[in-house]
Amino acid sequence: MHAFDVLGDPVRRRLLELLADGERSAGDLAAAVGAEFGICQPAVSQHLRLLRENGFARVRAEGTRRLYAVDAAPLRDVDVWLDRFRRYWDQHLDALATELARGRRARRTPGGPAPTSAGEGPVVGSEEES
Amino acid sequence: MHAFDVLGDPVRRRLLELLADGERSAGDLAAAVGAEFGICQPAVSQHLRLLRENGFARVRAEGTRRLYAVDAAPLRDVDVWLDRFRRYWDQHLDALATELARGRRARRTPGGPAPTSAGEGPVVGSEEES
DNA sequence: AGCATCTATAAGTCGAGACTTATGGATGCA
DNA sequence: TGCATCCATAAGTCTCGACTTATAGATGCT
Repeated sequence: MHAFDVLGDPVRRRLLELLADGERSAGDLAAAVGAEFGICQPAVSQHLRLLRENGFARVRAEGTRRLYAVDAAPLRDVDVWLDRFRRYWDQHLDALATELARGRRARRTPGGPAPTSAGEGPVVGSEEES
Repeated sequence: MHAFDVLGDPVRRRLLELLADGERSAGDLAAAVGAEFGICQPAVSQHLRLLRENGFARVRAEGTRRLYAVDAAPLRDVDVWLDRFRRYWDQHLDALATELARGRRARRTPGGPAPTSAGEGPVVGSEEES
């Protein structure tokens, strides 16, 4: 399964967001995400499995609990894939910190500074729509 | 439709990769991607529509051709979503090491233990498997 | 040992979306 | 004006994956 397919599901994105703050037990995640999305424990467990099998999460057994932690390797791959598009927004930014945090790629302003028109497309960060 | 759902399809990712290099006509894209994935023109056209409707691409009519161009706004949103995970690979790397890691596309850092349990997980960048 | 809790898997249903063929609207050109 | 080309949309089929209920394996507690 491709990294973007894994990230295509809102439940899995939410799980990763929760894991971004640190380790968390499967039951904890199932309770939180299950309540939030109205799905049952096995459903969450299946999502966790997908995250595991695709390298997005690591598990550690502690007694009867399974503690999940984020494994960022595939996310870094996504980040790498995005590299080829960064020039489309990096050229507008003075964010020095951002450039330092990642490889600098900005150069060459073709004269057409990408109006960023489309006010249509939904966006990352909130889950809504039909 | 969520940005990650749009990116979940390999055809759409390929279209964006092609558009990353600059404007391209719908027919040109349909020929290239259609051949590559073995799908027909309407299929590609539908993918282009999705890219349009979700803000990933802009169209410009030139005669009877439609010239598509990438619109990076949603991709930047994806980049922002990734921010919360950056510390998982930025933290043990200084700026120089980041550039090196980025260029090398290495999945494991030499010094870091990070067993990356599941040795299976496919990665961004190539389209294969079933 | 017996029971409760935590988590994963199995089997089956159902809806979303990716594809197909068919077709229509625009533009270019003779 | 008539035809060819470029591209989009419509309608219908079919596969895939997300969910459900049911259940099994492991560990902890008494």
